[in-house]
Amino acid sequence: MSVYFGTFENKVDRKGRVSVPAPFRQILATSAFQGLIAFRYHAPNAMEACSLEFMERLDQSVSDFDLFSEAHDDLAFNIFAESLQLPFDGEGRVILPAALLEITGIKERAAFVGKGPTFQIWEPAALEDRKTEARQRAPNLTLRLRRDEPGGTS
Amino acid sequence: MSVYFGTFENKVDRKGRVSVPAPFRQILATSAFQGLIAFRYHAPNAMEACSLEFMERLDQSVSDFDLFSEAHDDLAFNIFAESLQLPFDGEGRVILPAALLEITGIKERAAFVGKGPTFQIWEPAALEDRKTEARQRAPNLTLRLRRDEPGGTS
DNA sequence: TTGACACCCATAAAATCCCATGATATCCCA
DNA sequence: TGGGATATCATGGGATTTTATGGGTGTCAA
Repeated sequence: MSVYFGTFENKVDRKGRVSVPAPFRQILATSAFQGLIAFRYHAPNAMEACSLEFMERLDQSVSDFDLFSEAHDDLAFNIFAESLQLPFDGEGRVILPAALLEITGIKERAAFVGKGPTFQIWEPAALEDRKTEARQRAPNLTLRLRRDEPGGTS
Repeated sequence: MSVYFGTFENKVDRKGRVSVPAPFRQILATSAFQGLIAFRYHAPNAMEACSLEFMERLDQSVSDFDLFSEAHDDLAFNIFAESLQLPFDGEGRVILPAALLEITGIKERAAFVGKGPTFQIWEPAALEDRKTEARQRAPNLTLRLRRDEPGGTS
């Protein structure tokens, strides 16, 4: 069981801590590092999150690009240079560093959204906007799914 | 046997629990995760349900797209972000989260309807309307069915 | 000496476990 | 084949645990 599902919204307390949703914690519990890695990717105002092990897999994929190529350089900057290692406290919370707050715009509440092999951390209102956007493009996407899953769901 | 059949209507108790119909549970019992995954699909006021493994198959289809590509991102948002992981209790019940109640309009009773590889969860009256609609379109559908099942069992 | 942070404990709400019940359905054996 | 014995199922509710959240305290380092 290693797929991140669903959306959870939790409060950021005055110390800057948030509970990572229990289902996500259970997946991360199998990792050697008790915590999560947050990094920036396509979304301009969200951070991607995963286990340390997934990060290592990403590293290997990145290495498939020629070292010192522009693509490699860009990927390395995007993924590794600004990544954050956030350890759990005893209750499964993490402290959201200033850099993460700034990127996401998170103030009072943080939304965690499962995306399969990873999940993301958003400011709740911004996430809603993104979801609406994704939903509007849904019709094309479901067509592709049907092709991939002939015994599909309809 | 892995095909979901028939319609079952069960009560939602005051804790928000419903029994998943025993025949459906027997199919889900082969899954590693004891419970079901509910997600939104075409029907605007129903939720699709399946096993974790079925969901992982979807995940693999998604993974065929480049990780972090726009298409992958949209798919992940539509499929995983809004999906719910509902574990069974010892008696084979699940609690229906607020999000599911809102989407389906379920209050007192929930209807489970088998649809082959998956099943759906409806508010009983809404399901009746949908069935009536389907019945009106039946003549065209039976033609197709005969072609697919020449020596059919009916 | 003042934050920042790890570690500890407290609490209310919610989820989960556990046991009980009546109603069907299924089995089994005379 | 009939009918009592036995399982299964949907449902209910109390007890226990988990979860999200809040806050205190000691430590270490600038």
